[in-house]
Amino acid sequence: MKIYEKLRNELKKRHLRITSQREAVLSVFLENEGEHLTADEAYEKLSHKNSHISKATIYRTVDLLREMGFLSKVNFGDGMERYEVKDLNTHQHHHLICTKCGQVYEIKEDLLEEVEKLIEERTGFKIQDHQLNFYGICPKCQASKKEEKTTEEAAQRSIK
Amino acid sequence: MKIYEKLRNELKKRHLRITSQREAVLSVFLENEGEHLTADEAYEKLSHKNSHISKATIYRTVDLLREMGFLSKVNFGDGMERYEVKDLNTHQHHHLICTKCGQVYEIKEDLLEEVEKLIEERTGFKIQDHQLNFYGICPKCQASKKEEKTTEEAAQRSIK
DNA sequence: AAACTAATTGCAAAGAATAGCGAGTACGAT
DNA sequence: ATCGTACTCGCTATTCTTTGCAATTAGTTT
Repeated sequence: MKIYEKLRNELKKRHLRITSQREAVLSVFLENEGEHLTADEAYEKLSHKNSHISKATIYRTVDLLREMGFLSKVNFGDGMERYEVKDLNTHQHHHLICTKCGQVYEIKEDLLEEVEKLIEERTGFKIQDHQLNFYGICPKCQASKKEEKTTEEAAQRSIK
Repeated sequence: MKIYEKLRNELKKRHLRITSQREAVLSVFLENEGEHLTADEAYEKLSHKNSHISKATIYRTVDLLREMGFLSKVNFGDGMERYEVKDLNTHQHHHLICTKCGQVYEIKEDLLEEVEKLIEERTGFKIQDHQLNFYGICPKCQASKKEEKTTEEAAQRSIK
């Protein structure tokens, strides 16, 4: 089933409405898969294209899409909430974040299935999801240790 | 070595200054160990006690304390940055967050040492830290499934 | 202990993110 | 096709967090 069709079904199921704004917001994330956009970045991308959608609506919509399972919220510690398309077919994946340059790498394997089971047994929680971030220095920044990377991008994305 | 002494040493090492504000902010977190205060909550606690310290200073100071390793930043997906005392003696620990009532449980074991090693070998990253959150339904909320918990606290803390 | 230098603070302003509200609109019922 | 309900949008106001700047203060030097 196509994803927009899925969106419509999911909205109907919840007695919510199918609007152009909701489809447009989802489309931005689909067109930028692999990136981790903030609500604000999504707003910018939409402004450059077709529609003008207010920021308030973007914020509300990304949160709705998350609630419906189309997006996941990720937080890399840079002070902004980011969202990525949740690929329903693949395993959960994790992020590896360079604290020097801000670059984000993906780790495809889940690796936590056993840990999760263990915790469920021990605590009685019913686990629905997890988020795992690793922070460290990427190979590039290890190599250029001394030359103080301070490009604007690096400064912007540096991890607090 | 006592922790305030440690703070002073660390500040000296960095040619930063020992101020009453910095000690006061650290003290709030020490007095509320086990909780996960936001900068704003720390501000409130300080206001109720002795000193009036401006919010800007609190925000700057928690970030400095994090940078120096006294606090860790944790994010439970409720839209606020929280901080907790980093116990230098114990292992890394994780959080188990109920998406219904917002209650946060701690998981003491690290459980990720092997995973971390594996990733370092595979990617060349030098890993410094990680953060792992599990989201699920706590035993209490599983029991009271139908009765729609909507107390103010639950609403406030509910996870987006 | 007085003077000097640079870090730190608090204020106020700027920037994010969220919430409230009236106008507009989707969509089921007529 | 039209009507009516209540969901949704965009605007504005509010809240939370960060930044710029001038005044103050810690800590070193003389």
